[in-house]
Amino acid sequence: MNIGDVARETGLPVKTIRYYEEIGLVSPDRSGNGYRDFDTDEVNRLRFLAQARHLGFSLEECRKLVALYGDEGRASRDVRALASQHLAEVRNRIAQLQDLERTLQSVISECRGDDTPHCAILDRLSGAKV
Amino acid sequence: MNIGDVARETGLPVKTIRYYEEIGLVSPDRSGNGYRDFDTDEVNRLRFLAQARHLGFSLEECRKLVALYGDEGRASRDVRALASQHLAEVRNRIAQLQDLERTLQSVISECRGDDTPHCAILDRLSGAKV
DNA sequence: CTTGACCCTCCAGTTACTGGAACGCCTATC
DNA sequence: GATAGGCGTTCCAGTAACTGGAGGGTCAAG
Repeated sequence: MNIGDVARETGLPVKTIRYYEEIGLVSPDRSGNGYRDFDTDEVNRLRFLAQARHLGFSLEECRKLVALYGDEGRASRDVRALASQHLAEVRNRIAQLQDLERTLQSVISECRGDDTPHCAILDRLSGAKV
Repeated sequence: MNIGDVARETGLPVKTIRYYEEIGLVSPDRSGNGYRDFDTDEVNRLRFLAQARHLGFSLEECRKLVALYGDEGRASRDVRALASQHLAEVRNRIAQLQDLERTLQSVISECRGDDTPHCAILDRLSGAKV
């Protein structure tokens, strides 16, 4: 299977697939003309990667997940641990962003937003006392 | 004022301050020995930048904010527009992450997490029907 | 035999820094 | 005056995960 077909199959851009090969996440064969030739296993691997990325796993986490995926002797505990850690990071990030949201909301609400130069947002950014 | 003192004053790392100079966000004088010499205005500018970054504005947004900060004839409307757009992006990002959180939570809850190899997380990633 | 859609490699750019090497300057102490 | 440390300087490389583009080869159809 050529790379363009694989891209259509997996939803991954051609460039991304080539990049994944470059960093060793997939290793397609080559046909006589030098074109990459993906077999079913490689395509499944890429599908798996696309899903994992979609769930926000980093490429390094994806690398571990792919390894577990291919390891028949794995313990599901290890997969769960990885995913749980990722979930914890996502929750942290959400909490941070919610803090940010509140602060922004408050700062914006103080600004008149008209054509005069005085602006509470700039005041806050410059460290002026409220 | 030397760069180290400015770093202590603003909370920004020395490297970051040099980087901000490189991309034209500040332009300190130089003293005879080649050291950067920051006056009060430049230090305030950096304090402003630190605050804006803390609120999650990108450096390009910061550049605009600094310009508005220094423009006596600005309209607070413009500042507010920038901040509102940023807030909208933050809210979008939160919504995305919350989606992610739900999905991860659901997928993790299906995994036994013991020492057997069968794992619902891997099943989901490989696109197996549930 | 040419056209257009593929494919290839290599290089540069993105964001916002961070680390390190290799070097100069300044002050204090011996 | 030599030396040690703690400053400062520049320049280069690396991070994450691609993305865009140049310059070129391949293949099937008409």
